[in-house]
Amino acid sequence: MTADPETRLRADARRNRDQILAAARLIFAAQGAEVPMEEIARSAGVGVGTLYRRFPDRDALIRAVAVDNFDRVLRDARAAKDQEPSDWDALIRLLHQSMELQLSIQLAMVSPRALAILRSDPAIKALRDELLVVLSGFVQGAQAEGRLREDVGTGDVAMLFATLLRQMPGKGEEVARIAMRRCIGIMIDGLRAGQNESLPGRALTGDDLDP
Amino acid sequence: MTADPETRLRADARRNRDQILAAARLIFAAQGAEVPMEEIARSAGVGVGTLYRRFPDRDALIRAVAVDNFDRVLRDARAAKDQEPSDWDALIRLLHQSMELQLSIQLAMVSPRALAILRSDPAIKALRDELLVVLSGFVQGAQAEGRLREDVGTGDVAMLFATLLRQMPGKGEEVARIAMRRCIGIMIDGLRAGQNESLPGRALTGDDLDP
DNA sequence: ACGTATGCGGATGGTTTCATTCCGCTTATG
DNA sequence: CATAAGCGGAATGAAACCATCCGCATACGT
Repeated sequence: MTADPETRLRADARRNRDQILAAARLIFAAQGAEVPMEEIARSAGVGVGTLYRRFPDRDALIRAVAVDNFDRVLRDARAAKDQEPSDWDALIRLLHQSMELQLSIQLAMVSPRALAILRSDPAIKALRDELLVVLSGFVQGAQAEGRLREDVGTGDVAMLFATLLRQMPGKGEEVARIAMRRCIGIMIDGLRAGQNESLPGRALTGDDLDP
Repeated sequence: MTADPETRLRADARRNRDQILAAARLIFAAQGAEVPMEEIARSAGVGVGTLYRRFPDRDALIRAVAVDNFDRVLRDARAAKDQEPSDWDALIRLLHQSMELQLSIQLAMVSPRALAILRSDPAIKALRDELLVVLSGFVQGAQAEGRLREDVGTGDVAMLFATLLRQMPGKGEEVARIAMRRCIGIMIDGLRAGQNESLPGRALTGDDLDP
């Protein structure tokens, strides 16, 4: 173990570093990992110089964000497993952590650059795999409980959320087409009248689409 | 009415023009309207010169694609209305025309540039509004039939599909947050065990996510 | 309180990516 | 076969971005 090299920063430097990471998390989640460095710096309230001093290039920043994010999600997932009464509830709870999950998905499934980094970094890859195992546990558990429909797999759930967030690049063309159809099918089932939870907020009308 | 100015093109020119439009439809649907002009030209099998001769700039191309697409979708919607036995069925059928719908959504809700054009062009705006009316008819009709859950509106359905395709830019921040929550709720209901249609293809696993 | 190592901001240079134009060559058409 | 119409793609210029550098500011040990 390398003693973490960020401990010996001057107080203000540490603060800035944290702000940069927080800003990057927000921006990456919302817009993907290809955002101009200057925008991240501005949003963090620092100059680009500061950003580059702490993270030598974009890849380093992405790596840092990715580790942080996967770690959080994994922690959340385990907390859900412990605290919720069933796998179905744990899954639902996890799916509602939208912001973290959205960031994970951007990094792991949408941004080509981030994807390349994840692949090349064994530590991150390990985190990702670990997460996938936990997720699979939820899916199979919830199915065993009779609460999750039998005809979906872990990939469906992930794809559903990924597709919800963006059309994925590449992804074998064939799988993407199939995945798309399945997502639409699931969503249509979600639209059916019947035993549903009530939705938050009010029904959106056509006018809500305008501006 | 100006007699359509594209009729008097030389045969090969007309062919090229059609290829350009077809290529642009595909690319815009998949990647949004901000794709390099050269990529569109290449994909259409022509030089950039040819592209620019037929469409003076990107905006002109977007306009042409938009008119064509809205027109198709509107036609599809009316055909569905006529041929399907219920509003619910018509809605489902429409939602399954993914490619056309995806293009509509890219143009009308995702790409900022396309959006600006739609706004500024009364003819296109009219088409869009017309489409929204038909869609609203489906939604309300399907609810009257007791097949579509009561707590969603036309905006929900549109948002659902838009969100399925991409995270929307701008959109009032507040509406976007709410819309997101509602979409997730609907999708979770779509995941519930119970009375569902069977999905096409096989269940996707975690491994399908890899490549 | 002071000296200095550490950190800061943002102007700047160099590169890449695009949109659009232009022109010599090709081809459909009458 | 003459020629108007069309074609491709190199060339041009503008814009967006990454990454560096340096004069100034600030935290921290003594």
